[in-house]
Amino acid sequence: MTGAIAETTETCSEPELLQHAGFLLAQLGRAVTRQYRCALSPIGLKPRETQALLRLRADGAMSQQALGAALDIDASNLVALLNDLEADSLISRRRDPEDRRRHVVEISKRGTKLLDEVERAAAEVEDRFFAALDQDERAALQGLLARVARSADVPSPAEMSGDGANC
Amino acid sequence: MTGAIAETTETCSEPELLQHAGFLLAQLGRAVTRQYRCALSPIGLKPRETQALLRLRADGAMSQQALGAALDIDASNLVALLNDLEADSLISRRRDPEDRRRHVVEISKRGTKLLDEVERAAAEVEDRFFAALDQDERAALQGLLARVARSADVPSPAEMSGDGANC
DNA sequence: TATTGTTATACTCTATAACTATA
DNA sequence: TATAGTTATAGAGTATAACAATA
Repeated sequence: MTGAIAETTETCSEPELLQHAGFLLAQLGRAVTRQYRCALSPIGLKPRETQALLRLRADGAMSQQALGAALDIDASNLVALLNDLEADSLISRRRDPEDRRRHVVEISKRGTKLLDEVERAAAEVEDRFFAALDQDERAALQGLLARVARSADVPSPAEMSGDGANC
Repeated sequence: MTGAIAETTETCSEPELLQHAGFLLAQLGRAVTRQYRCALSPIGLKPRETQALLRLRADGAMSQQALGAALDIDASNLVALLNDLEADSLISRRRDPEDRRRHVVEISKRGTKLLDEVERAAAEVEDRFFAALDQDERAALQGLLARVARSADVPSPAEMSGDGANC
């Protein structure tokens, strides 16, 4: 805390550090998604499709349920998304022999290859979007966000069942 | 490829620090927006409406154009949003006598009072959402995000006009 | 009966273009 | 002519419930 933040009231202090961190997060998330959509459209991918491919490459084959949980996308919405990716031969779906209800989703060679192109486009977007931060600061930001993500994607098993407040 | 994924690409290093910071940002932004929507619905506000009120309280009266730029929302979409807020007497619109094309938007007393309730609900959401971070880390995250926001909401005056790539 | 994937549907959010009134 | 606000519309994202196949 050098010269930045002096007074520390409940939430905000400076007029510049505008508002709630959550609203800031929401706003920037929308903004960067828009940038991604623009940069990825020549490749033929949407942001969510790209996220799905990246996840499948990173973590390997998994069920649709697991993929949906990882991407924080509802299982019903995942179906159409994977249909499109499968139609372009970027992923494959096959029945899990151990539990025939499950579809094992896997990224294809074509999908993996396409991700090289994606990496370049995404890196350009991010270099522009995070231009205000140096390399260390970006790493710090990513680390903080990753920790939030890891704690948040446990969507409280108690709250999901039906305790009191739903949503 | 046993279990841990040992290969290290350009950006990430740890297997845990999964992917691009931008995609992480996009995903968390969606997640926190969902939480806000749930927490604010009993109050009768949507996340974007809440953001508009918070901004108007923080920065005072301004034109719709200025508000739209601050919220990163298109002027055409702002109209219906403000119509709803005005119907509930949470904001007021009046012509700017100096330039009668402009509407000066201002938060009302009722709107300001409602924000007290909002603050409590939002604080609860954020305490839960950022539970993995301590107070200093939250401040650091907010500071980093605020800097990105300040640099990003200058949406490149050259790119907007019509250089080459639009979007 | 519970779970996985699927389908259908409605609702919100976003993006775009055309219109008006003012400048 | 250019700008501020408005309107209308199409598209993308999201949430919900109901269903079939399998456990």
